[in-house]
Amino acid sequence: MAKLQKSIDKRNALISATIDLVNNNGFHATPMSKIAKMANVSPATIYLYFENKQDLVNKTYIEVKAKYTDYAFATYSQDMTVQMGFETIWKRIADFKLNESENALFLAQCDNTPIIDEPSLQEGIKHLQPLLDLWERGRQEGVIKLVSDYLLYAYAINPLSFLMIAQKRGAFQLDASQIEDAYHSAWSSIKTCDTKN
Amino acid sequence: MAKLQKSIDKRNALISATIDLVNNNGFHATPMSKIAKMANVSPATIYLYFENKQDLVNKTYIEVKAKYTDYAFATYSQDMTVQMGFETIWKRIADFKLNESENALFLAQCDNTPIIDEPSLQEGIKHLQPLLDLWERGRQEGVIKLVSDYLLYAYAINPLSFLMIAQKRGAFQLDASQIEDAYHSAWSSIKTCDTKN
DNA sequence: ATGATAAAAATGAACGTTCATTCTTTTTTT
DNA sequence: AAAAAAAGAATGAACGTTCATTTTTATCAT
Repeated sequence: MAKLQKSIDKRNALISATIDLVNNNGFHATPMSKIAKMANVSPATIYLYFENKQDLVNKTYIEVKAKYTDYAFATYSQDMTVQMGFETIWKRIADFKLNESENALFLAQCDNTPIIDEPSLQEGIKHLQPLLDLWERGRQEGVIKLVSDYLLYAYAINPLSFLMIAQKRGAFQLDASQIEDAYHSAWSSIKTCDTKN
Repeated sequence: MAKLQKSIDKRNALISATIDLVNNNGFHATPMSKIAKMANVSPATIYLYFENKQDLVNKTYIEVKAKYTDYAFATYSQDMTVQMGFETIWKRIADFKLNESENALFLAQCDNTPIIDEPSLQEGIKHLQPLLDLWERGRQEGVIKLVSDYLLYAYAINPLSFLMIAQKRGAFQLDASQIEDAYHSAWSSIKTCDTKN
């Protein structure tokens, strides 16, 4: 147990050093030597935990993405109404993007650049399924617009990424009432027109 | 004239090679030697046009951003109503993101990573002013919600970036009626509740 | 329990490569 | 014939990765 515990600590240190450095310097200015230094480890040690740099960043992406979706669905259950389920998930996602901003920023960077390889991107998408299932149920109930998941995500969820980045850059600050307002915009943009609320 | 003309051609070739390579390989995998090769130029020649690699990518960003805003405002005039003005600008932006997708993709990558330095980012933002002015007018007329420019941009414009990237990845395809639908979502999310339409 | 020993984990230094940039020379333009 | 532009080869630094060695941990006969 002691051995395994120690290994996991090092692995975690490497992953969070990767997130930190890629967020602040970009992937192009994040050498293995700096990652090692920040994780208090020798460069050679990285290769005991990961195959190479690409593998390190792929695995980091997958872990952060899993953390994101776990967080998003933590308070959601399938027997909620569509509207209630959406509100539950949306607000958790907002929480994550605005409070766990280091993780969220890393994901934004990966999702907008070719630094993660295609298999790992696919792996990361899988965990979003509960939201897609909820939307499908909403469409069948006539509560959610009959448009593709991509459009729904673009309107309802993606604006939060932009706001997270703006906030991180110090451009402005989201308060609770703005978040409430943002939620209503999100819901309005995906519900059918004649739905109450 | 001939000399200047030739120079501008080379400069343009370098800038479009940069866009192409950064889009497809990422900044970290875009060496000067490849940029030179794609532009049919010696590596040393790049340094006659740009100070260094950072300068090349900064200048590329600023040029593409200017092209983006020029395109966005080309058919807009200040004497339009707020709603008409917004529709005009929004649809031009949608055109740009979906048709000029190489340029749009490059901007998305720059806006979500630390590859561009702060002064160049600021320079790029300036050209968006007409849209911000329109929104300010809309707020005063009671047509646009009393929320910050960041929120308006997040709801109304940013979703197009997500859709552009999804489309580029081949995940799905936007048709004309979906764009119309997206426009109505955008307008709904920023207009005041009691505005007609 | 203890100490010898084998296995695993970790390290710092070293390797070969690639990179951004510069230098010297050649070509093109004026 | 002078000046400007462009080129290819060269340079030194930095990078990802591996190697040879040391340190730590686990095993187990006594």
